[in-house]
This record gives sequence, C-alpha cells and structure tokens, in this order.
Amino acid sequence: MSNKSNYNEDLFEYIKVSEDEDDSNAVEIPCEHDGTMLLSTLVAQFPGACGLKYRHPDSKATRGIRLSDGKLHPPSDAGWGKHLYICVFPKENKRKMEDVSPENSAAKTKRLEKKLTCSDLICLGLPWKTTEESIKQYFEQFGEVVMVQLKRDKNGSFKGFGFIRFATYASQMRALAQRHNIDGRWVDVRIPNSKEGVVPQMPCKVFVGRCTEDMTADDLRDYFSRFGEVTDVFVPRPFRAFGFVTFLDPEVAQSLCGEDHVIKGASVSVSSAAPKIKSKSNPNWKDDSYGPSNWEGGRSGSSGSGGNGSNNNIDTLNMQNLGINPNGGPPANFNLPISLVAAALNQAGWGGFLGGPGNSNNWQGPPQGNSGKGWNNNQNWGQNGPPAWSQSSNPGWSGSKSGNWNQGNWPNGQNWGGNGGGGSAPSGSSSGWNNNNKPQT
DNA sequence: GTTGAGCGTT
Repeated sequence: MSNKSNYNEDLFEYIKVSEDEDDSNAVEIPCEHDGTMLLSTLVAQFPGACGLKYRHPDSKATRGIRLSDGKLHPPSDAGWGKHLYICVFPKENKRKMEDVSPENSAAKTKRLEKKLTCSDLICLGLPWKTTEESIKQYFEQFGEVVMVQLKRDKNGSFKGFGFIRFATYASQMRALAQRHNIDGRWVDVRIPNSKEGVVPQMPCKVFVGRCTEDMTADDLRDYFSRFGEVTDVFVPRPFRAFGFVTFLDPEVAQSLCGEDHVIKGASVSVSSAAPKIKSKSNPNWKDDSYGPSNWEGGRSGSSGSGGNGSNNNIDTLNMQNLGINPNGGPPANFNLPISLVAAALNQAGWGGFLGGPGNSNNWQGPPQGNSGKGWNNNQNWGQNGPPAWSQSSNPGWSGSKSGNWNQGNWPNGQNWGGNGGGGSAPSGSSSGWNNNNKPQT
C-alpha cells in the first residue's frame, strides 16, 4: 500500500502487536509486501485473535483496523506507523485481564495451554498385541506422548484399552481429529467420560453460503486457511451453493460468522453452522434437523441453498464429524475446553475423519500455510494423508491385517468419495465404525 | 489358550 520508498528494502515490515496496551508484551509481526497483515499471521502469534485495534494519539480512542479478505489494512496511506497495535479477540473469548496479566505472556500462554488442553485420552479397541511401546510409537506421529497406560486384568492380560496423554493440546487435537487404524483395527480415541466437563459447545465449522459452482473444496480451504488452520472442507456435489469449512480453532470459526467474503470473485456469506447435537441415545440424527435449511446460516445462504431433503445425508454426516469439532486449536490460549465437544464427536463413534485419507476430498494434506502451526515438523503425513500401511516400515503399523488407508477399506465397506457421495464419510449406521473391526484375531 | 463393549491405582 502506498508509496513507502524504503518499503522494499526490508523483507517485511514489522508492526508491534500486544494483547493489551502494555507494549512490554508486544510481538513484532510481519506484514505482507502490499502493506497488509494477514490475519493468519496475527493468529499464528495470538491464537484466537480476530482483529487489531490501536489507540489513536489524538482522539485517545481505540480505532479498529480494517479487515477484509483476511487482510488487515494499515490505518492510513502512511502505513502502520509506530503505533502499538492491540489484538482483538472475540467477545466470547473470555480473555480477561486475569488471563493476560502482567507476567510473561508466552509463559502464561503455555500454562493456560497446559491447563486447558491436555487430558488423558482413552483408546478403545486396541489390538491385543498392543504394547506400551507400540502404542506410544503410533501416537507419536501426532506429537510427544507423555503417558501410556494399557489396562490389564489381575492376570496381567491386556483388556484392549488404555490411556495416553500428549504433551500438548495441539497433539491431542490432532489425534482426536481423526480415526485411527492400528493393525487393521479401528481404534477409538476419546476424551474419557470421567473427564467430561460441562462445556459450552463451540462449533468449529462454518456454513459458507452463496458458493458458486466453480468453488472447489480446495478453493475454500485455500481461502479460509488465512484465518486459521482449516481441518476440513466440505462442498456438496452435486452443486448446492454452499459449503462447510471447519477450523481447528473454534474461535476462528466464530470470528468469521456473519461476514461476507469474496472468493473467486463471488461474495460468499459465512455464518454459523450451528449444528444441533443429538444425544447419543438418538443416533439417528441424519433423519432430522440437518441440511442447510436447518442451519442458521441456511437462510442467509438463501438462493440455491435450500435443502432438498432427499440428499442430506452427506451434510449430515459431515456435520456429525466436524460441525462440532474436537474443539481445539493451536496451542490454545483461549478459554475453551475440549472435552465435551471432542467427546461428543468421538462418542458418536466418529472420531472425526479429518485425516480421511485415500480418495476423500476432505483430506488435503496437513494444514497448509506458512508456519506449520500446530503440526509437528517431524512426522508429517505429507500430502497424502496418513502413512501407508506397511508391515515393516511404519511405526505403529506393524502387524498384518487388512483395512489400511490405502485400500480404502472403511468399516462399512464403503469408501469415501469416488461414488458421488461427495467424499462423504460412509453413511449408514452412525455406530457403524466400531462394529466392524473384524480383521483382528 | 478364548475375547471386542467399555472408561483409569495395579
């Protein structure tokens, strides 16, 4: 923006951003070459942030920074100037003074992360041959594993389940966000019942209305990734003029609701996906309540998004998976719990299919974007989803049964994508995932 | 020796 003569001398212009007006906590954040700052860049430093403001030296009032298309625009043609910019967080993000406090912000964040995030996770349906070592090795692909407990009876024989704990919330979320095939068995990883708290459910998924037919899932992902890590995108096919984008961080999702965005030259409306959670006693959600017309966002999505009741299982299923995502996010320093949401998701037997491999149109490799935020650098999956099963080479994939990702062997014998299902998860019984673990024994 | 929904001190 504008003509800053020395603008290109440095690689990036940095502006000071703080969580509050105490600039001792400030972080210098790089702008883009056009003078804007990507919201995603900001979020990388201040997870959950949804904007910027600064105190105007004359008026003494705080002024908001313009945000459009994921870019924060400098307050004037003169650029960002020397102001201290202050992060704006969603109101619901109860980032109060006691949370921001005097002490080192980073340290604080760490502490918060620890407190809010990591929970033991129960692993159900482990292969009999599982050992502490093997299970640890398997889950280390999601991050550091700090605890493994396999449950055994008095005789010492393995009971088929156990608990693990990750070092970081991000790792935990990664593990919760997908299903796990270990030695040909679908292993359920969930927040233990004992850890469920009463938690506000925070949808990670947004409804994107007024999509045009040329908008692919990739397009939506590419676009929305600037706001935060996108864990899933769903675009119904045949074309239905809407889509869903799921973020790892529910705050990001929330912050986008109500906004219009321009993608591929068309204005789309982002609104709350607002899925209704059905109790687990009633697994038949797909028969009611879902589909655009039942979404808060459906209305604004208006033309073209009217749900035709007949084909709503796609949306429905995806919703169950992702609408209420294992809430989570980047090393979180927002006040959100994980338990219920993730638990709800997992307990429906869905474990989330974010990592849906193979021909799923949901999986596009690890979250893109710069920093590799939240994803370990060491054991990524590359562009093709989870590691191919191999008898020997892949940690955690030892053993020998069928049902590996590459073969597309989903529990119900239904594959994702490729069949007009729009890449949806297998339909059918929502409890179907767990009941088809046959390979073993 | 077997098994396959569940919820943790051993």
